[in-house]
Amino acid sequence: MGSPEYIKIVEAIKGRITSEEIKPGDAIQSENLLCEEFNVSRMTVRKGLAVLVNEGYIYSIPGKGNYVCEPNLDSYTLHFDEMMATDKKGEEIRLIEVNVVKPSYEVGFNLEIPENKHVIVVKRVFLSDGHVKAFDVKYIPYYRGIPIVEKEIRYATFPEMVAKKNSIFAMTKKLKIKAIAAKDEVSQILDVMEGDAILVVEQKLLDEKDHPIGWGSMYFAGDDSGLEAIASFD
Amino acid sequence: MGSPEYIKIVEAIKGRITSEEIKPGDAIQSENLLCEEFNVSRMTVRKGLAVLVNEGYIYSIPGKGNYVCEPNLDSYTLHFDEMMATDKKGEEIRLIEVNVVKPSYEVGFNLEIPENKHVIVVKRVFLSDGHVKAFDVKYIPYYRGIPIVEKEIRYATFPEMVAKKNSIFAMTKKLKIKAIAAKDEVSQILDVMEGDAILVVEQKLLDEKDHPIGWGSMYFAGDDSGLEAIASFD
DNA sequence: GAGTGGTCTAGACCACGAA
DNA sequence: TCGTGGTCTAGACCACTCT
Repeated sequence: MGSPEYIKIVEAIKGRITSEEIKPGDAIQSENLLCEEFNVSRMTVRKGLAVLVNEGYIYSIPGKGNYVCEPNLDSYTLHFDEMMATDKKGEEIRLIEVNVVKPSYEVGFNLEIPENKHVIVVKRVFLSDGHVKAFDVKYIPYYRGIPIVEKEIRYATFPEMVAKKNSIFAMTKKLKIKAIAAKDEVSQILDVMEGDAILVVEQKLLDEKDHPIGWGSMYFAGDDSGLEAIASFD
Repeated sequence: MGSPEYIKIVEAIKGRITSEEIKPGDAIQSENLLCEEFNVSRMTVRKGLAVLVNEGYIYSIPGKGNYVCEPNLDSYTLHFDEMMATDKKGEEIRLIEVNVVKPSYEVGFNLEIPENKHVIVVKRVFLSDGHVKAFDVKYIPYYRGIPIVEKEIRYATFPEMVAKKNSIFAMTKKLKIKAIAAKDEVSQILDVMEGDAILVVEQKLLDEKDHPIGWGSMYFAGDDSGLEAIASFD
């Protein structure tokens, strides 16, 4: 095998873990012993162990040793992005409202702003072959001088909408996923019966000080729309 | 500051990225220049860069340089686990069925097994102060000799149920999240009206060869139940 | 050929845990 | 006190890219 030494070490130890030769909570050999076993320097052993730490297989306690992790049974990676709803052909986004308004109680609460501070509201619908698939509503605190370029907003993801004011790198994002019964504006715009099951993805963006800089929801109609997530370590 | 040199390097470069001094796609100084700038050896610089690679800030191209990543706008970490539904007091899990049955078409399709091969079905309800909050149904291919210990199964997460046969470390897990209208068994067991909105988390477990080793769904009643996810890099 | 990142070595010193 | 992991150095050689 032409793979680097540290990769061989990673694979050897992974094998011992997945084959349950060593179990969660067990210590693995000390780094010096691994040096002897694989005939490499300590830095090479440590590089291999670093990979295993990153991938969630082991953790280390200074002064004691390296230990096999309890597997994370509950961690998943979810990809969500407003533009996911427009992958295929025959799909279209319509901007149905861009406005500066006073916040409702709910919006003010979630953006942590007083009632008299205005917010930008952006409402969009996502169509597939003429049928409404999703309805998206987003609120952003309004600052004087923000340019609202409709063309840019139409195809923007939520983080991109607020990126003018805040670096995308310094932003925290949170999702809440719920099922609700359609009513009022949501049922009208999605063109479904009141009471129909709707998947809601509520999104909140926070700046580096954990202050909200955006809040809103996307509503999906129909049993066929859904989200997918894949297990991940760490 | 008493922090290690490589952490100082990490923070310095992170600062240049979040302040947009260097932008996605830009190259950062070569490792040798960073050695001079921070007065450290190349291994120390590389250790810092490795951290930035792991955290999704930069990537490197051998023979060329290190570059700032386009930020991942759509990646979230979701924590899901059947036992999440039982955090608080006054909550209870009831095992309502454990059986060996022939698979329905849907179950056989998802587990990729023939009709004549049996499956174990596990049905549980999650109660909060006497009210049904969630209904969980899981299917596992049946192999002769599998012991079914009701006490263990009652409080087990799905990966734990199949862990007897397959190492938890060698398992892939996938989720699909949907909203459906309650009907039949789901509406009866959750004690809601037919047509009420239900959040469904469908789970599939795969072995190292991508063969299904478990499939099932958990149904959540009520607008208040939902899932949360937090943005993550990588 | 000069510069880049990727791998690796053989040492060193430190803070920490256990006996 | 001894072994452990955490940090760091000053070299080295390689494969690669660019000019």
